[in-house]
Amino acid sequence: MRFTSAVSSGKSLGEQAYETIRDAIITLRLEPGQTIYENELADSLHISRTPIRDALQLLVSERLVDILPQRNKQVAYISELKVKESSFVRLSLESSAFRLAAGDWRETERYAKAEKQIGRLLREQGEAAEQQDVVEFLRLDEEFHRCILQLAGNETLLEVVYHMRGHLNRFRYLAMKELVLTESLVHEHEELFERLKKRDENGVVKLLEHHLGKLDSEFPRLREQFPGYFKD
Amino acid sequence: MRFTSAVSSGKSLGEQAYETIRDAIITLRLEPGQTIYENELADSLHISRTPIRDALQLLVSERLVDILPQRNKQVAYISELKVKESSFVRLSLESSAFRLAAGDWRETERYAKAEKQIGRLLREQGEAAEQQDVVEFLRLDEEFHRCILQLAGNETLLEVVYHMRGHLNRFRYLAMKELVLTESLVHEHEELFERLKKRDENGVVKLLEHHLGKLDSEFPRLREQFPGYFKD
DNA sequence: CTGAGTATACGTGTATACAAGTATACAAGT
DNA sequence: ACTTGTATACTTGTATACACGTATACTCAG
Repeated sequence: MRFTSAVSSGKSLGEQAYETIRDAIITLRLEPGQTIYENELADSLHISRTPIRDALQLLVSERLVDILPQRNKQVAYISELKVKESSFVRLSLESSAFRLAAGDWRETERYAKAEKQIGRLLREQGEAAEQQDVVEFLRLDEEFHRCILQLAGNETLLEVVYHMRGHLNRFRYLAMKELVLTESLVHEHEELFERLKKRDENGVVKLLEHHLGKLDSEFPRLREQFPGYFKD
Repeated sequence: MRFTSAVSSGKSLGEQAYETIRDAIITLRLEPGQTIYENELADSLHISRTPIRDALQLLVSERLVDILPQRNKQVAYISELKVKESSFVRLSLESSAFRLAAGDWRETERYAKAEKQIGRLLREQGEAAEQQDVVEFLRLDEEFHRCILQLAGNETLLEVVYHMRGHLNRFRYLAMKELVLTESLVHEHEELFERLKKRDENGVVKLLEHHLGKLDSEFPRLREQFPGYFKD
């Protein structure tokens, strides 16, 4: 397995390795169940085992990597339970965040900035859907939700949701592997933002539930199509 | 700083170190702002730097340890913002968990077991309060909430809440350092459990808000009393 | 006496070396 | 042929050695 070497920056090698490996797992370039050899990764990324181990430990704590003690590690199988649990946590937190934000952010400068950015994101997402660019679409989706959450101004919450999204997005990547992108997803985002602006809490929560819950129906199909990727 | 060496078990040295250090931070035996030297910890625990670094990295990811790149690490200052953010996340998740559990667990065996355990915990907590045993009280508090959450059966959620509780409990330890334990806290738990049994969702959420929100009022007093512990 | 500049000490970040445990393959006995 | 025991290979877990970067203290010039 070959990776494009990460860019040099202020980050430590361990951090870079973390991001690289995590991305590879979520985009399924490292397949669920595949065994991971620290030496192999170290060679691929042209660094030693130490930062690799640093990265892997973080991924273990996120449950994206499983550990067979004294034997080896493997990228975690996709677990329907884990995906649903993550989805539940995320739904709970995003809903709460909306309720929290519903109060007083309408006039702030932060809001003005966010509104502009969200408009841009929605447009770009439309283009990505048109071109069936799954990777870009999911990246923009990520950014959209992130942007919305930032309005609530709770960094801790944001971080937790980020972790939950790891498991969810991996599943979505799998779903998107053979699912065509529709404009409807973009429209859901647009409507979400509309209701948010109108402070329609219940509407927002309901939409979120629908938006995030749609995945559930995909499990049987994907289980059948990628039997080796699932476990539980 | 001296630690009692962790018990031998199936856990790796890194895991043991993690638990030991985390506990020391939360119980304030390692003070907020105190700089951490990997060598020092390694000597204290009679192991090498490697497992220490493993443990510290996890604590960094929990924001219980801050990192000054290429300089040193320090146990994170108590941040009012962080505590409140964690509190918010926890409240959101516990509330959702109650709503989730409100459905169909009343008849399950799991529930029967939990009810017995909760009864025991409430009793023991009463005794701990009587004897002003802060450490034991908080441990039982932890177990109480954990037990309640397990009824919802969402491991992922449980884990997130566990992390949030790290920051909250540290603050509570500080508060308890000179606050007398009252029976009222135990009564709050009892009432919480009563309303849970009655499926009084709104009542549960309201009680939780009160139960978890009480900390807010403590900030000014503690800030004044332990100025060196706070930062933000 | 003060401030800039250099040298030194110290701690982390990274690499490598070593130890310990598990699985596999091979051999020997039944 | 099959089972059981032993040896070997391989990977992780841990320890140690090295490199890099920051801070501090000292020196020397003004």
